[in-house]
Amino acid sequence: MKRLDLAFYEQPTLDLARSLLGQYLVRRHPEGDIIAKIVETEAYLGAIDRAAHSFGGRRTKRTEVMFGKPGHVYTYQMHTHTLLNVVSGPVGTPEAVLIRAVEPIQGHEWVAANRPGVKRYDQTNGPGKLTKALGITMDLYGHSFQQDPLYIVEGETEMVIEAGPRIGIPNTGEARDYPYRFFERDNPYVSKFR
DNA sequence: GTTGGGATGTACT
DNA sequence: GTACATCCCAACC
Repeated sequence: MKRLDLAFYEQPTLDLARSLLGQYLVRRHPEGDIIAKIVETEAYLGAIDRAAHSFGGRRTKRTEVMFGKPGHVYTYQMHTHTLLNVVSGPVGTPEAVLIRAVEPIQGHEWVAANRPGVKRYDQTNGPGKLTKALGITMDLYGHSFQQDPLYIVEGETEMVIEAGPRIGIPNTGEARDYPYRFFERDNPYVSKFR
């Protein structure tokens, strides 16, 4: 399996959000890797996007990695959960793609171990759920998506993609309705609401 | 040093 | 449908 190269991550953010669908996220695990297909993403267009953490060029310890090179990990904490993003845009342009849902392809036993008592489709059909299922924590903040223990390889490209408004960002003016959410049609691992 | 808020998930009624 | 867990971190003393 071929790891995605830098040129892939250098695409415009909306293109990257679409292109990431179908690719395989690989999480190294001591007893066998977890491989999961990306089936839902959301684009956050940095300085011009009121819904983005980096809106207005806001540069803090939390958003710092978004200002760096594309293809790196932006993790942040949401209440009791960690959310996983792919940094995009050139250096100085704080954009990112949130990974909202994945479909486990390999390593189901380790996914199940990380999500005890949770039924199959509920294991990874949400941004906080998938990070728990794959054992992704704040430790990976700033990590490269081209290296162990978390990287992305070429997966599937033949899929039907739909777009719609992003989830969970009320009170952000017209940015609330931008169709920056992308997902694979009819995939049962896509988070359901709206 | 302290306060408050959030790109969520789960349990409960 | 509502409640709340419990964490990073920004903003302000």
